[in-house]
Amino acid sequence: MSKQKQSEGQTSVNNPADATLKSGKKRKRAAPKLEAGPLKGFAGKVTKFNEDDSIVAAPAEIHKEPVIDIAVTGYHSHEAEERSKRSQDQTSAKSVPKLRHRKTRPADTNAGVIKQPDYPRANKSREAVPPHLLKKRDALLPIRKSLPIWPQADTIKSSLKKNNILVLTGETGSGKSTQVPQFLASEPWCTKCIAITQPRRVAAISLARRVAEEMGTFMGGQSPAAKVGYSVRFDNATGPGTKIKFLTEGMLLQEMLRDPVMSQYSAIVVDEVHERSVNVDLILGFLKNLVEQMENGGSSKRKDPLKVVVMSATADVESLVKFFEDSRAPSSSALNAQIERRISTCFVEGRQYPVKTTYLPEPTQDWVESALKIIFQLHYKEPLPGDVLVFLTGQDAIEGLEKLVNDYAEGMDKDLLALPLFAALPQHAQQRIFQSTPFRTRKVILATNIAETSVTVPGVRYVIDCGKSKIKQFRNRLGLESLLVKPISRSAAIQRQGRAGREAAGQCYRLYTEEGFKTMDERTTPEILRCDLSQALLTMKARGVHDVLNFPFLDRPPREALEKALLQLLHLQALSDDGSISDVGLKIAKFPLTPTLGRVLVEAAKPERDCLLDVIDIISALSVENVFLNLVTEERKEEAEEARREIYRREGDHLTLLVTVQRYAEEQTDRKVWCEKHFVSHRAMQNVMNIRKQLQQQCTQLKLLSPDDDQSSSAPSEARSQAILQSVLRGFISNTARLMPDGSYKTLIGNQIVAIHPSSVLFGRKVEAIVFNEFVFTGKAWARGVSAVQLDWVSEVVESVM
DNA sequence: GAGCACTGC
Repeated sequence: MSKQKQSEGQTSVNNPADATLKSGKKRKRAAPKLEAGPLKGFAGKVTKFNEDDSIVAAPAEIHKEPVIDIAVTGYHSHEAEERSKRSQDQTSAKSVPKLRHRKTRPADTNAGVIKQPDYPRANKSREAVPPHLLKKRDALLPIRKSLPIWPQADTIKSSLKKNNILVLTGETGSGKSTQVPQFLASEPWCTKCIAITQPRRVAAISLARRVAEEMGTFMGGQSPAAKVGYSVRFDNATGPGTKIKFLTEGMLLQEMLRDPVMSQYSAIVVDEVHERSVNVDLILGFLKNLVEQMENGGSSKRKDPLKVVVMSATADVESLVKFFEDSRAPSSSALNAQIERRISTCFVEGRQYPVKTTYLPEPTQDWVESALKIIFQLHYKEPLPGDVLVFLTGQDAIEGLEKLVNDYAEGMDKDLLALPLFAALPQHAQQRIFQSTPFRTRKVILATNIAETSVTVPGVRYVIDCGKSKIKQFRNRLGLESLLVKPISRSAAIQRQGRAGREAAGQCYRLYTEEGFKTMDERTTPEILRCDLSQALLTMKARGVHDVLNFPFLDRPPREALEKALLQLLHLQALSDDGSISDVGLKIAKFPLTPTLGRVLVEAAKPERDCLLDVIDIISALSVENVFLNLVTEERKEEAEEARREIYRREGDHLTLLVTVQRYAEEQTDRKVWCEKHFVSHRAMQNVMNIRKQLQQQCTQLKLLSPDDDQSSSAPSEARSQAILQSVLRGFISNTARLMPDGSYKTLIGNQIVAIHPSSVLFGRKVEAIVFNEFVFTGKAWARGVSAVQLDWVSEVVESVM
C-alpha cells in the first residue's frame, strides 16, 4: 500500500469502492479460517461470513474506536474546509495570519477555538442536499443493512414504544453506536433531539461524521439543515437542525447542570457503559431519577417522556436492569412501591474473528523476557502479514523491550520493527504505528492500555498480554493517590485478546497461567470506587441531589469515602454547614476544574485578592501535564536550565508557570520557536491557551470578571504574588507542609513527611512552609508543583477552616 | 537528583 493511502487512515474505509478493494484481498486470507471462537464469553460467535459481511466487518468499528485524530483526507470539499479550520486551531501561531494576531489582545490570540456555530455556506447549502451526499448515503445503505444490529431495528423501536428504558448489549462490531440513533430518529415520540454519549472526544467526532454520511446530511455547523452534530470541549459542531448529537459524557453532565430535565432531548443513549467512568455512573443515576420523576407525572418544565437507551459491550445486563428496576427505598410512599418499571433488553451479536489463546505453563516475573521470546518465535513461525501487539505496564518496560527487540532484530534480518505506543509519546511518534513498513517487515507495537480502548492499531493478528496494568488508587485515609501495578481483570484480558481478531483470525499469548486467569477479578473495579469523590459529589449537589449518601449508585462507594469528600467540600466552603450547596459551591461546580482549583479561582476573584487573571493563567497551566519538556541527557538538561532561567521564579512553581503563560501569550512572532528556545511543550501550551480562554469566558459569565478587565502582562508585584499564593492556599490547605528542624517537610494536616520533587524550581531549597499542587507516592512521598509560603498565612487559613 | 496507566469538562 502506498504511503499516501496509509496516511488516509480512516478514510479508506469510508470509501465503499476502496473498502471493496481492500476487503477483497482480506476475504481471500480470512475466509477459510472462519469458525466459531474457541473461548466462552468471547465474541467469536459468527459462523458465517458472506461476501457482504466480510466487506463490512470493520468499518463501523473502525469508526467507533478511531485512531488518534488523524486528519481525514478529503472527499467532500466542505469536509476539507471544516478540517482545515480545525487544524488551524491546533497548529502553531505561525500559521495564524499575523494581521489577526496583532489586532487581538494576548487573551484572545487563540481566537476561534471555541467554535460558535456560524453558517458561512448557509445560502448555498440551504437550497438542497448536494447529490454527492445522497450518493454516498445510498452507497452506505447495503453496508448498514448487513450489520448484526440491522435485523433488530423493529425490536428496538417497539420496545421503546412500550417502555422508557432499554438495556442493549452489543458486542464489538455490532454497529450499535451508529445505527441505534438512526433507528430512533424517525420514531413518532422522537420530536426533539437524540443525545449519544461517548467516553472519548475522538469517538464522538468520528461517529458523528460517519452517521452524517450514512444519513446523507451535513455535519454540525456546516449548514442549518445539518441533522447530525457533535459537542466536545472546545469544539461544538451543532446547529438548529441537529437531530442526532454525539457528545462526551462530561459535556452531557454540564448540560444536565444547566437543564436538569434535559428539555431539548427526546432520548438519551448512553454508550460504552461497561467502561464505567465516574461520569457515566453519575449520568445513569441522574437519568434513573429523571425517568422516575417523569413516570410520576413529570414536572412543570417537562411533560413528555424521556427515553433512555443504555448500551454496554459486556453482558452485565442483569445489574443494569436491576439498577433501573429498583424503585426508591422501601420506606418511601406506597405510590412508589406500586410502580413496577419494566425495562426492555436486547442482545446483539458482535462480529469478530476467532482468536486462539495460549497460556504460560508456569507463572513468570519477567514479562519482558517472555515477551521477547514469543515475539521472535512468532516472527519465524508465522507468515506475513500480521503485526504483533504487546500490552505492557508503562514507559519503562516499553522502552526496555523496544531496545531488546531492535537489537536482536539488527543481528538477524532487519525485518522486525518495534514501535512504542503510550499517551505521553509525542503525536508524531504515535502516528508511526499507522505508517507502512518496508516490504516484508513485521511491526511489533509495544503499548500501554492505551491500545485497549483509545487507539485501534491496524494489522494486528498476534497479541501478547502481560496481564498487568498501572492503576491509580485514591487512599482515603491518607488522602493521596498512588499509581500501582496490578493484575488486570478477566474482562480487560478478553478485551486485549480481542485486539488480535479484528481483521482476521488471530492468536493471543498470555504471559500468565490459565490458573492465573481464573483468579483475576471478573471486572475492572469501577473508577468511582477508587477515586477522590469530591468533584462527583459537588456535581450531584449542584444538580439538586441533596442526599448524596442515598444517590442511586450503580456501585456504592464506601461510606468513608463519601464522608471524606463531603468534609473536603465543607472545608472549601462549597457546602454550608447543613450540607446544602453554597453560592461558592455553585460557582465551583460550573468550572471544568477539581473543587480545589475551582476554590482557588473563586478566592482570587475576591476584591481583597484581585488577582483572578493571573490565577487563571496558573490554573490553566496546572490543568495540562508537563508544560516543561522532560529532557534525557545531562547536556540538554543544563541547556534547558540556562534557557529557562529568565522564566523561573524563586517563589516557586506557581509563579514560574504564570510567567511562562504570560510570556507565551505575549509572543507575537512565533510561539513555536519561543517554546523550542525555552524547552517548553508547544502542544501543552496550545492546550493551556484553550483552557485559559474558556475559564476567562466562564468567569465573565459568572460576573467574577468584567469584560473590560485588563489582561495583566507584567510580572506580578510582590503584593500581587502574595495575593496569588494566598488564593492558592485557600484551595490547597491540606497540601501544605512546614520545614522541620532536621530539614525535612511535614504536612500540617496528617503529619506526613514529604520531599520537594526534583522537577520543582524549589528543589533543594529550605523555606519555612510550602504549598503544593500534587502529592505523589512513588517509593517516596513527593510534593510536586511547589511554592514557598509564610507559615502565618497557612495558620490563618487553617484556623478559618477548623 | 526522580520518573508518570488512561480519559474528560
